[in-house]
Amino acid sequence: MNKEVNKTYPDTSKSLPIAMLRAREAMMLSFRPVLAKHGFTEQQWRVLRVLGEKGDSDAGQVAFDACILAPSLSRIIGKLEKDQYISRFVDAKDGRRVNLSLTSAGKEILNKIAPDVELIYNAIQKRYGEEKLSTLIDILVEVSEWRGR
Amino acid sequence: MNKEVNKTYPDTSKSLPIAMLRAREAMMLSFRPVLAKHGFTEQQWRVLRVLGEKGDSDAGQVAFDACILAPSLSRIIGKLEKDQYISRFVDAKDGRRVNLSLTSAGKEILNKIAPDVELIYNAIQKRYGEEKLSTLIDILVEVSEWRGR
DNA sequence: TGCTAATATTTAATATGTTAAGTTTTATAA
DNA sequence: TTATAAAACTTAACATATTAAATATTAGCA
Repeated sequence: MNKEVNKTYPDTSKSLPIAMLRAREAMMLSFRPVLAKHGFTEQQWRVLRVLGEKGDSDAGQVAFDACILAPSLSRIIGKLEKDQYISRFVDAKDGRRVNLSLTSAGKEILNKIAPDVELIYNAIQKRYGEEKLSTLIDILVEVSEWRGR
Repeated sequence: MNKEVNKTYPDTSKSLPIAMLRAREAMMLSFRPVLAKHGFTEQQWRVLRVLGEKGDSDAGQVAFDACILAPSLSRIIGKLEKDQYISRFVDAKDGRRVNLSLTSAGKEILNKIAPDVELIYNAIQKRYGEEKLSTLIDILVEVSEWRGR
């Protein structure tokens, strides 16, 4: 009952942002329960993973790597620090910077959860094929460089 | 100072969920200011667009189309209704369902903003090429069907 | 050196995401 | 028909997203 309008606006099924949201959501439906079982949110997990992968980093770097905005990261690391998974200390050479580091408890939980996460990755890869997924990631990385008109 | 750990966990740069997040974020950095200029958030805009595209729909359908969870949608339509961009009424045949409809003010604002959004889409398409982007969307749609493990 | 701009992070305020629980209405089966 | 389950929303509670403003520190330059 609005047929004229249908042609007037872009078809959301062709909207890149929505398509990425949908695809991401489909995957997270598998990942989230695994993380939740251990009491972590998706974002908290990203922070732990990034620190495990890159080692000690300042907050800005972690924010970039985990794709989390600074204000969100501030709260997240506040909680992770309270729960003793990471430690936070001001940089000696630059008092503005805050360095983050996994505690041994942080490394332990990372080791404990990572295999479960891997299982899901592997299932996805088996389902869609390594080639298709790496094509996907390649294009995504390219598009990530978009910096506006 | 954590080199051993570096090889132990998957490289986040190869993580599909993070790659999608990054790519999406790169685009939204262009889109958001346009929407903000008119006082809309990304999600509010998705609701308006979906209603413009599909015409009157019940809340569940809009939630699916706009990729927004029901509890979030409840709040969003509450605000859009208060601001008179949509109207909400209980379905006559099924008292559980809530039907949503764009008001004339909603249609107007949609017509006003859509061209600005289109400009950005076009710039992205020009930059990366239609073919690459449609490949991207195709794979994303495929992955969106993941319901697995 | 001293002033001002730029950085890195945090705080604040509002909006949305996520899960669980609550409400109302409809569908089903004994 | 009626008790019960299922469906569609809404509410609640806590976590994150987004933008703007505040803090603290460093960098640059007159």
